Amino acid sequence: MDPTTADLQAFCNRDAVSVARALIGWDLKVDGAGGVIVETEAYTADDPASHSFSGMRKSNASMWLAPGTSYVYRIYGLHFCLNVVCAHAGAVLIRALEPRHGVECMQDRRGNSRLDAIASGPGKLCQALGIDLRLDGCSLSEPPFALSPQSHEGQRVISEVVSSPRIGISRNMDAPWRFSLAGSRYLSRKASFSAAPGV
DNA sequence: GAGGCGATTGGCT
DNA sequence: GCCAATCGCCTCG
Repeated sequence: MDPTTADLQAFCNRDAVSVARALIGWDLKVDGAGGVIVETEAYTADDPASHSFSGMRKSNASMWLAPGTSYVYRIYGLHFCLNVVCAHAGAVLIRALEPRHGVECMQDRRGNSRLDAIASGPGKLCQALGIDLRLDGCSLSEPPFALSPQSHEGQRVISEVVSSPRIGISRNMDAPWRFSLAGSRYLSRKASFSAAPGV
């Protein structure tokens, strides 16, 4: 069962670090294509690496919308990244998915890339799911988005969520706010260490 | 108004 | 491992 908008808003209305850890194992779809979230990163408003750190701009205004809203931005002029808005202008970057739904469609968009490379990185993930700036500032609990905890499916052992430093940033580089599903083949990179404070 | 750079990716050495 | 692609926005003058 998919959470209502109110449910999702309540779930996301916490600090981004908690939400980033909790989203591992959730199912994300855009127009029916998607899969299980296996890698996230947290960005809080008092974090120098966060886009919200230096205040609201036209391009990051979605970070101040309701928790559970999408924040999509363009990076390096050519790729897009998808975030989930959390409390207090925090956000969770969705970095990698394990493909489950609409795999052929995602492969088409990605140029028939290998299964474990369809969405193994924030830019690849957006390309595979057809996400661009038109989907900035939308509710993640309403079409075309669908975001829900993976119900049953039997075996999804919440085996191990591990944390490590975030990737690609130049400020606050030590904060271990990248979360990933231990041992997944679908990550953008292997976790560099397995310590997961608070997990 | 010019210059620099980024929460990335893919191709080449 | 190194580097180009590509562009909106920030910083400085």
